[in-house]
Amino acid sequence: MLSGDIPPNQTIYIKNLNEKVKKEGLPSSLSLHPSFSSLGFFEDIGLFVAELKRSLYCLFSQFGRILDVVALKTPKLRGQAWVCFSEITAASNAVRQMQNFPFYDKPIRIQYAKTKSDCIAKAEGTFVPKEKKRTQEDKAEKKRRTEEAQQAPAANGTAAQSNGGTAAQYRKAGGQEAAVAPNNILFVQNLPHETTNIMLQMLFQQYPGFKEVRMIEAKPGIAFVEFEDEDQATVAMLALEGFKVTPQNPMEISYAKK
DNA sequence: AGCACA
Repeated sequence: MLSGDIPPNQTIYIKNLNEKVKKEGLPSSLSLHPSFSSLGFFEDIGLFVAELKRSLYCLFSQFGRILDVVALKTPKLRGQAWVCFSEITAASNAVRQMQNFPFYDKPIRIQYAKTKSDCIAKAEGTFVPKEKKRTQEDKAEKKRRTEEAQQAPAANGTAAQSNGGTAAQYRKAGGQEAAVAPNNILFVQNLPHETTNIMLQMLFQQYPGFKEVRMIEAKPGIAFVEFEDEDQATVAMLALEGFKVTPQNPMEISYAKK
């Protein structure tokens, strides 16, 4: 059966994620390049949960503001993830448009989540911690109904604050928080100031459609990387998002604003 | 296939 039997939810449930993803090894000639070794360039390129979450964040930001990304590596939950949006419409668009999107070589399957995410409940002020959930179930239900009228206005304010905070975890330092449409130009942040144009070329040119790297003298730490088209830019973004130029400098990649 | 919130 299709996912049609699950009612719309702000959170999407993603499955069929590649469970044994390792980031592409870089050409071995790169590791001999003196300018890289000084920066600890090849720290660790395995795809850990944090990187998976960052990749999902990058990929799904185009649909709207993301409040949280949940991914666990436990046997029962690996290969799955949840992406919580601030708007149901964003989730709906993501479910439709990203169905079967090839993500790390596997087509992802997307449905609405079956239940409300904790981050949403917290924003609404209806969150009940795990242990208390069973015993307080019906009690909380009544309480919710009676408080609904008064809580509603306050809950909006809480949600707005919480949105900013959570998004900031993923995209700090004034990056884009709302939807940023896919673009053939990528915006790269959090680079060490010593990063050169050549270094970035060597990283990005391994992906098809690469055109050029642009850096701005007056603005160290960022770069623009242009590809032939959006799809090729997306592949490179997902492959290199979180790549540690130094241990302190995981690359933060998003689509450039148009 | 698998619906959690470390």
